[in-house]
Amino acid sequence: MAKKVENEMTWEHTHFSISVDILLNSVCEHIILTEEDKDFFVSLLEPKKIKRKELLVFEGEITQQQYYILKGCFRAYQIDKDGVERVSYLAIEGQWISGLHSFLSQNPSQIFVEALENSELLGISKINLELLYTTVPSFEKFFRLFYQNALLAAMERVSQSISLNAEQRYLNFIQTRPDLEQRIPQKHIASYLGITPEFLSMLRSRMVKRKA
Amino acid sequence: MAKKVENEMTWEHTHFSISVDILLNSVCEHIILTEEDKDFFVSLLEPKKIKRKELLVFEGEITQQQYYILKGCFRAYQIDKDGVERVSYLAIEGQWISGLHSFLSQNPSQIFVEALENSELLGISKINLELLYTTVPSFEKFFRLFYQNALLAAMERVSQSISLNAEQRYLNFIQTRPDLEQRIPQKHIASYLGITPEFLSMLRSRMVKRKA
DNA sequence: CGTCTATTTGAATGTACTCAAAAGCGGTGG
DNA sequence: CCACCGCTTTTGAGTACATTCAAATAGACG
Repeated sequence: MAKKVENEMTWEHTHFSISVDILLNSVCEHIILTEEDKDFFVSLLEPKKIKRKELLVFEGEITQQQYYILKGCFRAYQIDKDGVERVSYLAIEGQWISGLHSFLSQNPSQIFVEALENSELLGISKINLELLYTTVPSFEKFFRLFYQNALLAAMERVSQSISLNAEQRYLNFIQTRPDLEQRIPQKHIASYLGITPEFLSMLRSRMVKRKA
Repeated sequence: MAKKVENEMTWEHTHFSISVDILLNSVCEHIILTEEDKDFFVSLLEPKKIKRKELLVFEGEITQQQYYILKGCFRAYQIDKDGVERVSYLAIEGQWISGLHSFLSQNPSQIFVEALENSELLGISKINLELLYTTVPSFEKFFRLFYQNALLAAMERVSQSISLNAEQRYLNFIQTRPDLEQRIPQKHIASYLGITPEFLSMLRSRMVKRKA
């Protein structure tokens, strides 16, 4: 209960343009919850705002929360031994973001997560998530389904990164994520696709010329 | 109960060199089960033997079962528009294999799964798996954890396929899966790594020369 | 308006692929 | 037990794909 009061405080002090109902609706598409379950779930969530270019997850630190994105846009990336940034994941509102490996294992993160726009999030800590699993077991099912779908998406991406060349991967990207194409710098898209920004620029101009 | 008797029949007629206990032990590392739960779980499993070069999952057909590998070795692959085989997954005993996308969505499979050795499996159908989830809810947790770990592994593979070149991917492969290296044809490893068998052969000889 | 960052362009280089042919290897039948 | 067949692996030459580095141009933001 102390927890709940603390969060109600937090809610009062954070003026969100979009409400927690978005998340509740997305959860209730997959599992059935009583009003009590919903209230308990909401009491475990911590709202958070973050500005463009700020970091949500830091390399070397243990990731404390998993976040649902209410509004905004993020990139997860690592810095390889040559100092080059490698974008591994891009997420927008309606998706979850976290340093998943660190969050689950409670080891220091290998990755950074950066806000690409001013954003609004709902976070849940590992302890509260465990509490949620035991208190409302339906959430085991919710996250089982969540990880199941995330795995299928990741497997699809593996198979595309192996079987498609850069141009085909880019075409696939703008088809499947037209939203992101407009919204984030090309260099991040290039990195996400595993190519240099120069080469992506060349591909784009080649594609325009072919159409003309 | 009819189901259970039917499976006991199946068990009697299948002479396995390795018992179902292997699977039970691996499950009980993550969740606590009563003897009753265990018996029920085992009653849902269907043993299966398959010979080298035979197909476990066919493209175009709906994948009916998810399999735990007791013994043997498998590859999952698709055939792209140019008729080239692309290996997306390699699995050995202790791992699960299936046409996961087809199994979960009950749509026709895009992939084949082929036995690379004479193998022994324990299969569970989608219906029985759903029944298991509702009858023994701990299995929601078991598979939540299962998919969680599978997702981490898939994400790791994505990030490696983007950030490492062919030689680094091969080195990583022989380090993390030394078992497979010895056991399966090089051309499948090449395909799994996203390179041609000729190029893998060249990499190997170059690596030997550098050491000498 | 000026500064900083992102994007474009081009030349030279490196990485991986294709195609063809030879060599190795395992199983099968005589 | 050897010879042959089919499949896998190796080798090499020529080509395509993608990177690096450098410099010019365009855009965004204070």
